[in-house]
This record gives sequence, C-alpha cells and structure tokens, in this order.
Amino acid sequence: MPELPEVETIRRGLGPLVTGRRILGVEVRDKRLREPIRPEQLRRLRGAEVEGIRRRSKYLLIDTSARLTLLVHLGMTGQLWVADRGRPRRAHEHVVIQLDDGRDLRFADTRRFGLLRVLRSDRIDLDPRIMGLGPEPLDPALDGAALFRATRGRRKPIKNFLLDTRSIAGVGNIYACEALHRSRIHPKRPVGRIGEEAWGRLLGELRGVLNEAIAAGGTTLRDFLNAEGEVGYFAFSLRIYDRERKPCGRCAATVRRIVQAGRSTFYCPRCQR
DNA sequence: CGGTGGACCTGCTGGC
DNA sequence: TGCCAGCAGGTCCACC
Repeated sequence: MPELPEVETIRRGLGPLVTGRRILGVEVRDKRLREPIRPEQLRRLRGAEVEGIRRRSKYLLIDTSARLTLLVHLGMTGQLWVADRGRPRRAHEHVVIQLDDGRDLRFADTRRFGLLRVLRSDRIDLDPRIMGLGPEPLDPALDGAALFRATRGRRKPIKNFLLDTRSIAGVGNIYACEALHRSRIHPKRPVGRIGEEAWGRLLGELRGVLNEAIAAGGTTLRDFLNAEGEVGYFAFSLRIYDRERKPCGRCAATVRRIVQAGRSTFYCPRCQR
C-alpha cells in the first residue's frame, strides 16, 4: 500500500488528532506481525503524552513525553487511523491505543507485513532500519549532482536503484514507475549511464509526482486509507503504473509490463529510452 | 558489485 | 458456478 506520499498523508492527518493527547491504555489483540508485536513494550507508552509525529522514508515515528518513540511501518496493507471509541472494529484490527479524548488510535494490517516497535527516542538514529536509509527525495539539500556522484561506475538499473531505500528513501513501485515515465528514462538504464543534468531532471520529476500525490491525499488502489479512514485520489492521475496493454498517455504506444527485482515495472517502450 | 528467487501473509481477480 | 494460478503499494535473506 503505502509509499512516501501515503505515509506522509497519514502523518499530516494524524498529527493534529493525536498531538497533545495522553495515552490511557494499549490493547494488543493480535501480535502476529512478521516481527511479533511485544505488548509489554507498547504498554510502556501508558500515561505518556504524544508530542508529535515525524516521517522517515516509509516509517512513522510517534514521539512521546516518556522519551519513547513508537516506530510504525505499514508494510503493504497497514492502516493507522483515529476513530471514536465504540466504533465497530475493522477487519484485521490488531492494536488499539486509547487516547484521553474518547478516541482510539487503531492499527490494522491484513497481510501482517507491517511493523510496530517502541524505541528509546534518543536511540532512533541508531536503529539499523533507520540508519541504513538513504536521503529523503523531498529534502532540499539533495540535488542531482549528489545522485550523479553516488552512482559513478555503477551498473544497477535505475528502477532498482529508485526502489532501494538505501539509495533514496521512501520511493516504492508506483512512484518509481511514474517518475521514470515523466523523465522518459528506460527503467533498465544503468545508473552509471545517467548524466548529471538527467539526474537533476529525474529528481525534479520525482519530487513533482510525490508532491502531487501528497496533495491528492495519496493513491488508493485497494486498501490505502488516511488517518480519518478516507481514500486518496492520486490513482486517477497515474500515467503508467498498472496500465499494461493500454496506450501511453503521451505517445499512444502500448504500455509494457516487465519484471525487475521481482516487481512489476510499467513503461512506455517508445518514449522511455 | 548486481541479479534472481523465495520468504513472510491474506485476499482478490481473471481465465478456464 | 467453482477452482486455482497469479498478482498485490514492502522488506529481508540466501544464493548465483
């Protein structure tokens, strides 16, 4: 489900709903995630006040006054939202965090690829999951020249590079395909054969599509819902993703699907070189 | 260095 | 109608 724009959409929606709220209790109904939830860890949040929510790559970081941070990853089908206490449970609702305003912060995850962990706030940057992440694409300090320098002599296909969170954080399958299509770059082009100017344009197109998706509230193809349980509308603006055998919106050639790194890549064989 | 394939899970779709 | 292969927005690992 969620790539950078979807996680950012949740962060923005959740912020005003939970910041300043005190955590009254934590209920773990099902701890079977890929890495099992540790209820005794989550219960340490009881009594703490939520101070704010940050995002790093596709992770949400919920900081509390107990100097503990709740680290959340939504995997493929994770959902995190606020609901009035007493609202019926959603399917696969695994965790309920009771807030002091009569509402709950709830976590559901059909496929259980998500992650929920409590970390010491002062040690987050030492967590191996966070430590290994590459630069944020929307960070103004990042530029095409840096990406150009980082990729000299490397032969990794650009699509695989974009999907690797150690190179650039937060880009997933949808936005990697869309950014390459907008940049007219073939998904198999080795990163070492992309010039400095082209890196600048690619980064610009990547930022463009990410920002437009955030403005539209994210992409809902199947499960994505924001912090208030609503869908996002960027699916209507996708130009290449999931359009196999349909015409390319720019040149009318037929969109192709190939597999790279075990994932579907959609591209236009005419305008992406 | 880089690629593939599989693992982890559940649910939906499309073809027969 | 029913079954089943294939696929899904993410990571992580073993192996070539």
